[in-house]
Amino acid sequence: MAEDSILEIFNRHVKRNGVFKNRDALSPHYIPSNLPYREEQVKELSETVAPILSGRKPENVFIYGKTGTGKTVVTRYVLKRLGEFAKEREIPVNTVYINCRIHNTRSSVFIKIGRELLPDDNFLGLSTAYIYERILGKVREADIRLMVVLDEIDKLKGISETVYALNRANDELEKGSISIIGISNVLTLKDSLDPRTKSTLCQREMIFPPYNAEGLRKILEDRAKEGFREGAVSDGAIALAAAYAARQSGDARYALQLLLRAGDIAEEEGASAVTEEHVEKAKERVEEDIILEMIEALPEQEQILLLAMAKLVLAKKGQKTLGSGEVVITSGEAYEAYSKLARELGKDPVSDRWFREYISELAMYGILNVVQAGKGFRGNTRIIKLLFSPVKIADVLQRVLVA
DNA sequence: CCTCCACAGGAAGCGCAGGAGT
DNA sequence: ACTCCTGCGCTTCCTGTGGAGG
Repeated sequence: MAEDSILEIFNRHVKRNGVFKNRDALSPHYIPSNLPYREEQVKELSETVAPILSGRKPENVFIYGKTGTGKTVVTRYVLKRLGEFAKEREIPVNTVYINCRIHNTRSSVFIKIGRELLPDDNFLGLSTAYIYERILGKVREADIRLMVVLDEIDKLKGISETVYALNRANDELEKGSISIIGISNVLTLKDSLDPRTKSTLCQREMIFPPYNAEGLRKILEDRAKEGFREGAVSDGAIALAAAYAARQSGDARYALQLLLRAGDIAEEEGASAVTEEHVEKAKERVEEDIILEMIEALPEQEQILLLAMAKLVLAKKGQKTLGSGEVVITSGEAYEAYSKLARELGKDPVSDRWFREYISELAMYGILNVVQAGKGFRGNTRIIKLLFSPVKIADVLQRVLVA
């Protein structure tokens, strides 16, 4: 790496004459000031939660729709507005947003609520029942109307117990209330709930349809206005990103990511505006992002396997000073590397038989490629290839597995 | 040509967690 | 609250395959 190229990178960031004005506006966590093509849903959810302002307990809501249909952003938007409204008029409304992928047990949900309501208390190591009582005590004492959002509720272990406990609180409270908003993209979740939980959680239901290309375009236009500098993104680029995302089952998150990455690429190239070409290039990077995200969510053993593979590929590449590229890894070598790494990490490696099952699974996901070795190798030996940059895979997994 | 090797993948069984039934 | 059952992740054991090496 030449000194000059480093300077060039740093300089680009100093100049800050890039295409972005506010890059965060393209992030999936950003809550925009208006939500095109979701006016109906905003209205319906507002109607549902509004009774809280006159002291009545809102119905519980169950929201579902595919990824990138605006479930989370609509919910956060409405609750944000609700909170602001209530604060101005000094109505004791509290909202707690919980992502169940992170807080995936009943106790961790309660701890999260407890922390929100009683920020000075330390809830670690206390029993769930105690935390529950503390929450109830606070709600009663301050006459709080609490709204709990359980996002990705399908990831929550013990949905029934959690929902039941939160809902039961209302019977024990003479003042204050607790309502639940459940969000999921698993369409079959409702059927797998027991009838009691189902009727509690689904007092009201909302379905979010996917966006069409037109809707996606409007979303991107709005966000581009906030996120990019004036004229730094062409109409063609937006239309193309919208079209790709529409094909991706109307996923707005995908559309935004595409535009964000296109912007990154434009800045890297020192371009003054984002073009269709940038979007084209961004597609690959976004797909890579998605794969890396998926790898992060994989079971630990499969992550160890992939990390071992990535390290092996890198080691072999370094060793092979002579060109000819082609790094070949047989399943035997892979298993050896994997079991060694697993032991280093203090984990028991699985048997070679099960290792082969992992390999086929990862091949099915499209992360690995497996082919018959043929000449030069014995019997049915297969050679395994990583389909993605070993550097990036190693990078991500090193971080995940150490923690 | 025969044996060995290095692996693929089927079959059976085991321990465990979670749900159904009582 | 208890047993019973079932599915899942995994190990153990096994047979099959096809080139390597004598």
